[in-house]
Amino acid sequence: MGKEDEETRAMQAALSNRLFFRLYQCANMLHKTGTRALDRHGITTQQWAVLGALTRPAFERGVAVGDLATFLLVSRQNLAGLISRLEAQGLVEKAVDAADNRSRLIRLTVTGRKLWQDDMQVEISGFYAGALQGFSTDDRIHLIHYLDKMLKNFKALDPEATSAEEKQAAE
Amino acid sequence: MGKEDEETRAMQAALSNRLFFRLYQCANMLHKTGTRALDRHGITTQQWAVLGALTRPAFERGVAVGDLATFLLVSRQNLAGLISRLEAQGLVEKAVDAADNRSRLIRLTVTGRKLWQDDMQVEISGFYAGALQGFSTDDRIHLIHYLDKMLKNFKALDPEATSAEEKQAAE
DNA sequence: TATTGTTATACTCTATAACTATA
DNA sequence: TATAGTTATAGAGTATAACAATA
Repeated sequence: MGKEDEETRAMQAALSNRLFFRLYQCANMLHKTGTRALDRHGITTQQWAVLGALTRPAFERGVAVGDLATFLLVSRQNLAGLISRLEAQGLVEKAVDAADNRSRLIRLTVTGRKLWQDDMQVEISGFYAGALQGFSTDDRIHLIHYLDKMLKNFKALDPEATSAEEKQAAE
Repeated sequence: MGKEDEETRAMQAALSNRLFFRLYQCANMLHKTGTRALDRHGITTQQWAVLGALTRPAFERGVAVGDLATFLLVSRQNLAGLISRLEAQGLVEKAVDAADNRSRLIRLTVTGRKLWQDDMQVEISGFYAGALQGFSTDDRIHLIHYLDKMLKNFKALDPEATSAEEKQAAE
């Protein structure tokens, strides 16, 4: 192989290194500043994600623990812990699925919905505005596109992360 | 205010929500698949970041704990824990700074450098290649640019995260 | 037997505060 | 007094394995 190939490879490696280090730093800061922004509501960033997922139209009438775990990219076991903490705060509730007695459907309580829609939105939109300062609508769309693309790659590296429907679609 | 303004604002909010949810998911997957990739070396993703930082030319001859914490966007206290775990594994070492007896300079041991350069690179470059499949060089540069920009915004939200030099430069 | 969800355990990481030792 | 670093503590999150109930 030529000298130029080696140089290109080394440059690509340095670039990847830098990219993932930036991603690591963003993850740290998302956790850090997000935690601070949500602190007065006693909510963590993981709990923010759970609450946000439960406001999705598709999940509004209740979503099974396993499906929610797949959607959030968290394991079922760890989601059980997250849910019980939110349940203790009266923000979510569980109900047995009539169609399958093994399954539990999770959904927001009235308190949980109010917290998300009314109380938390001040901090959340303030946080979004601060973190995305200087980003045009096109910038946001492009960034989402990149993250989406990386996410698909990540899922390919972790077979368990793919839902049954996605697996079927991929065949 | 007009109806269109409201619609635009609602769209922007939905877009931001989606963006940060994707970022949250990527952070989860970076931790999950990264942990798995580094597992056979007994290294976590946080420890990966520490080791990687210590290979930087500027830090090669030793970096103070506080400066390393600022660079990694981790608190001094938590970095102390990370360092002691790496020290216990014989991967990093501490030395008193001759110029200031309060300061401790951290650097890689020979074992640590070997682990990073020789042993871990197989898993790391494999992980990079997998997670960035389909990303052109331009894509990578653009994504880094976006993450950099967001990082600066995050730092503005968290004054403690800015180093003394950066503060001075901003004046 | 396979699947849904839970519990148990051990460890890492984080946030906060209080502390030691230098400057 | 201020700074560099450490220690202490409590809590959240994670990985892994084992378990109960149901299909």
